[in-house]
Amino acid sequence: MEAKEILKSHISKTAKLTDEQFDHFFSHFKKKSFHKGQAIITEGDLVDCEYFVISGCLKSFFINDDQKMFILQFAMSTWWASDYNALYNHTKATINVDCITDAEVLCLTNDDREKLCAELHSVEHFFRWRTNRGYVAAQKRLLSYMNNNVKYRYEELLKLYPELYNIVPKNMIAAYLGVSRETLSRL
Amino acid sequence: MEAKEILKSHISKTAKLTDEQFDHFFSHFKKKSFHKGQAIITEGDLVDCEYFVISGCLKSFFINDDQKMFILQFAMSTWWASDYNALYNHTKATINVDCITDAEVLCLTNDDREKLCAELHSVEHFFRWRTNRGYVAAQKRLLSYMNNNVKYRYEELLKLYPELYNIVPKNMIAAYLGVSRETLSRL
DNA sequence: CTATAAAAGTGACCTACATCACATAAATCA
DNA sequence: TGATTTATGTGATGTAGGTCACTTTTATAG
Repeated sequence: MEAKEILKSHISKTAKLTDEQFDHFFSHFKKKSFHKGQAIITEGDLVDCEYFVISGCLKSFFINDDQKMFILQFAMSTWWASDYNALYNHTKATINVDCITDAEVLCLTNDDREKLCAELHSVEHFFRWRTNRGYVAAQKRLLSYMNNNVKYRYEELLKLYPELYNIVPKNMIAAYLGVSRETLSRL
Repeated sequence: MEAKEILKSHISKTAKLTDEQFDHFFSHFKKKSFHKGQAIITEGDLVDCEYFVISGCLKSFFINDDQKMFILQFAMSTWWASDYNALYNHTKATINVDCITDAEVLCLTNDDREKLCAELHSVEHFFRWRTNRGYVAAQKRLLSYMNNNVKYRYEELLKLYPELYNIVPKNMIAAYLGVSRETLSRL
């Protein structure tokens, strides 16, 4: 399936768009390909796009003063990623996004998203729904972090996204769980 | 300022509504008053409303198997609260909402919100924007939780919401920070 | 196919925070 | 206003997970 089909199938689950409307919507996305390890957003950048993943796997992450990495999100096919704080508030990136594997993405600028949301009520509906899901997921993750130990959270993650086990190195899983790689290695 | 004014001022920061549109919007809200300690949503309930706080302070929280409380959110004037997972997915509440002080709220049902979003593009825009902000805040909180120790998070919280210090007992602040009240007491 | 780097495992020791137990102070209620 | 919760403080002790140091295994590049 190619990029256009993947996006169409993704959005049609939430918003009803005619073919013409979808074509208009799609025309604002720009396809880009990246290699494993390549940076998409680097701390300090001005962020003007969000990224819809077609293939491969991205991560969004924060690096603290001690150079320790914390992963906010893995993004596989049909997931969206960006530094949303920077994107929404037109500030410089504090979050990085890069490629865990070779990846293809569709880029959408903030301005184009806002333009499309204003033009098409269905598009606004789609983006509201998308963030609603993200918000609920973020709250669940926070609760799980406060309530459960590392072992439980690790098992929960692999149950939810078994594909990560093969694709993502353990030090990154550890950085997602907020634990040292040594502790994760000891299960 | 009364309820209608507070809501109007709140929404007008994000969405342009004519007076007629706002009146229509407002007509779907139902005002309710609660006393300190009173429950608004209890685990197991079917959740059909979200709550816009006019006055007072609510908390949304989770109780784990060991009866330990974790606070997801405090909600003061112009904040919204509910069990959004249950509300959006029509499932039973796993999150509780109750009153830290006497409180006045405006209730909006999920069905009415969806109806209003479909009727008025500006309303859909408002709710998209609201969740965007919530999502970014939730990610920041998760990052802070993973990256910073209790003392730092406590100071950060009080810097952001100094009013909580007087209104909210320390055991609840501790439950928000995900730390024992004893540890918080020792600063 | 070898050289280099990145990922992963493991022991020894450290520390932030938890838990339990009890004391004190401040609300709330009857 | 006195009685009973509810909130807060503090000591003693336990533990999950962190850090550092080193080894082994698996990728990647030249």
